[in-house]
Amino acid sequence: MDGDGRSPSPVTLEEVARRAGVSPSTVSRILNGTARVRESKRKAVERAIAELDYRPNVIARGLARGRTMSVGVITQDIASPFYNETLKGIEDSVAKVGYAPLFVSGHGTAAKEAERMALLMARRVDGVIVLTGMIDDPSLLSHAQRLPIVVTGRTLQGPNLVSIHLDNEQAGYDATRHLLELGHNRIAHIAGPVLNVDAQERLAGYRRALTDAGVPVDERLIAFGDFHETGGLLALNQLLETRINFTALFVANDQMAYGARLALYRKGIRVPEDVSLIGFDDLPSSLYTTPPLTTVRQPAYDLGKVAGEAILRLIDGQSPSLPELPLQIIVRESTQRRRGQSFG
Amino acid sequence: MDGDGRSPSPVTLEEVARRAGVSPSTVSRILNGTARVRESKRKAVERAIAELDYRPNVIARGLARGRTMSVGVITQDIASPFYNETLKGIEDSVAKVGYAPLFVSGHGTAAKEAERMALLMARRVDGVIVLTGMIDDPSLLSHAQRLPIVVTGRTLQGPNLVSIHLDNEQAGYDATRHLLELGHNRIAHIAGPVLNVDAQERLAGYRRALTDAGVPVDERLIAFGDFHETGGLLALNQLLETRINFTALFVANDQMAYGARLALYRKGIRVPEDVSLIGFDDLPSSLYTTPPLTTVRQPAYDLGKVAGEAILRLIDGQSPSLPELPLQIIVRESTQRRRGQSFG
DNA sequence: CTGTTAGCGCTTTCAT
DNA sequence: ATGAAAGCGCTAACAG
Repeated sequence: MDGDGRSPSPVTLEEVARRAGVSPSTVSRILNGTARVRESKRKAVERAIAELDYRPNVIARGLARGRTMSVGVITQDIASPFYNETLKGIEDSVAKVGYAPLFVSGHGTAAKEAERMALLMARRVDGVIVLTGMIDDPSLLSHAQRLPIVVTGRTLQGPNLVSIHLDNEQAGYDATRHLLELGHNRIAHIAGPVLNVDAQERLAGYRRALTDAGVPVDERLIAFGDFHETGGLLALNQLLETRINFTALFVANDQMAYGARLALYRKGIRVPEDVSLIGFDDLPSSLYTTPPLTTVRQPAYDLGKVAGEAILRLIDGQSPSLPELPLQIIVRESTQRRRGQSFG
Repeated sequence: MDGDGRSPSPVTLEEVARRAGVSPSTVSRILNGTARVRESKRKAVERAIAELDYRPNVIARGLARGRTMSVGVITQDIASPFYNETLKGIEDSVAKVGYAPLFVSGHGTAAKEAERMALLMARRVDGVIVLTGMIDDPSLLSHAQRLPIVVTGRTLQGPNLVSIHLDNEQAGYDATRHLLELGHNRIAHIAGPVLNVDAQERLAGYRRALTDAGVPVDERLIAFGDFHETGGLLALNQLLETRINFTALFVANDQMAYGARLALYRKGIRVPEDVSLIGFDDLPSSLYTTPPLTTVRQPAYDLGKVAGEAILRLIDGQSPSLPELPLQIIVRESTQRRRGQSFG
C-alpha cells in the first residue's frame, strides 16, 4: 500500500463567489463584516458557503492581512507538570478569538530559546509569550522591537513588552513564616537552580522570614536542587548528611518536595510527625500525595489566561491591564505544630 | 503608554534578490536547493541574506507550495500529565525537519474534537495526529480523505490513515497476573471510563487473567473512575463500602491510583502491607510516590516520536513503518507477596 | 544556469 | 453597495 488519496482541493473563496454570483470582494466583506452588503447577496453567499462547505484558508488570510492569527509560546519544557496548566490557560484565552498558540520548548537554555524565537518569527506569529525563559533582558527588549512580547517570571518594562511577575519573595516569606508559626525554628530549605530568578526570590523570602523572626540563617540548612524530583531527593540526602537537625523543610517547588518526601520515607522519617514539609506550586497531584502536601498555590492556569489576554491586547496595539495574581498558602497535612518546646 | 513600536517590516526575498543583483527565483532556488546555481551568485546571495538578516516567511512559502509545514495534534487535554510526554516526543520528531506541531485540546468530547479538527484544517495543517480521541472511526476515515491522519489508541486501517495501538488488554492481563503471582486472589480493579477503549481493554485483560488462573471474577470488586485522581479516590471508597475484602488492587491509570492510595491512607490501610497496588502509565511522579508505585510503563515519549515520524511519512506519500511499542510492568514497592496463605 | 511570468487564496484600495 | 485590480512573500513552470 502507498497511502495516497489526497485532498480533492479545498473550496476557495473564489468558487464561493462564482457560485453565489458575486465578486470575491463581496464574499470577503461578508466573511469579515467589513462593510454592509445587500441582504439578498448575503443570503446567496451564505448558501453557497454552506453548500460547498467552504472554510476560509487562514494561511492565505494571514498573508494578505499581515497577521497570522497565531502566537508563539516558549516554555522551558512543554512536558513540565507546572506549565501545562499555564499552556491550557493560554490556549483557552487566545482560542476564543481565533488565535492558535504555537508551543515550543526552550529546553531551559538561552541558546535554544533564541533559536525557537527565530523559528516563531519565521512563522510570523503575531506575538510571543515567554514563560520564565533563560534569555536575557536586552535580547527580549530587542525582539520586542519586531513583535509584541509578554514574559513571565521577571520584571521588565519596555515598548511592546509587558512582564507578569508574581511575588515569589513574599510567598517564600509566607511559607517560611507558616513553619515558624507552627513553632519550628530549625527550618531547612531546598532551593531551586541558582540561576533561576523564581528560585532566588523564594530563597530570599526564606532568609527574610527567618531574620525577621530573629532566627539566624544557617547556611548548612540550605541545599540546592534542579526543580525536579531527583534534585529534591538528592538535596535532602545531602541535608541529612550534614547531621544538622531540622524539624521543618521548605522546598522551592512541589516536584522537588516529592523527591524530598521520598528520601524522608526511605530514612523512616515521618511527615509531618518528624518533619513538616511545605512545597511550592500546588501541582494538581499535590492534593493526593500522602499526606496531602501543604504548599504555595501558584495560579498556573490563570497565569496563562492573563498572559494570553495580554498578548492579544498588545497585538491590538493596546496596553494590557494586568490583574494581580496572588500566591497563596494552601495548608494541608504535611505540616504540623512542632512537638516539644514551641517557638517565640 | 500605548505599546506600539511595531516591526520595521521584515526583509523579503525580493529585497535579498535586489541586493544580491539576482532574480527572486535564484534566491528561492538557493534557499531550497532546488537547482544548481553559479557559485558567485550563491555567495552574493548568502552575503545579502546575512547582511539583511533575512528570514524566509514560512507562511508565504506555505501558501505557494500548498504545504504549511505544520501538523495538528488533537489531545484530550493538553495539560494531562500523561500526554505531555507524548507531545514532547511529537515536537522532537517533527521539529527536526522544520515542522511545527499545533496542539489543541479536544476536551474529551467528540463534538469538541470535530470543531478542533475543522480549525486545524482551516489552518491547512499538512496532517493531524489524534491522541486517543472520542471521535468515531467513520469520521476519522472521512477526514483522512482530505489529509493524512495518524491516530493512537485504536486499530483502524484506511488510505491515508494509520493507527498506533498498544496492547492494553495484554498489559491488563500482565498487571493482574503480577498480583496473582504474588499470591493475591482477592484482586479489585478500578477501571477507567466505560466508553474509553483503553479502559475497556485493560478491564478485559484483568478478567482474562483472573479466569485463566481459575479465580472467579467478582463484579463487586470492580469500580469505575474518570481517569483522574478524584475518580480513583471515589471508586476506592465505593469499593470499601461494599465490605468485600481484597488484598490487591489494579488501577487502570496512575492518576486514579494516586487517588486510591490517598483513600487507603485515610482509612489507615497500608500499602503494600495491607493491600498491594499497581497502576498504569508510569507517570514521571510515580517513581516518587510513597511507596514508589508498581505500574505498567507506557512509552509515552516514544509514542509521540513514532506518531510524529508516521505523520511525516504519510505527508510524504509513503507508508510508515510502525515499530512495536511495548507495555512493560515496572515493579516497585507498592506491591508485595500476600501474607498468610499463598495462592495456587 | 537564470530571469520572467504566473499563480497560491485572501484582503483591500480604488473606482463606480 | 460592489466589482476590478493590485498585492501579501514565495514557489514553480516556462523560456531562454
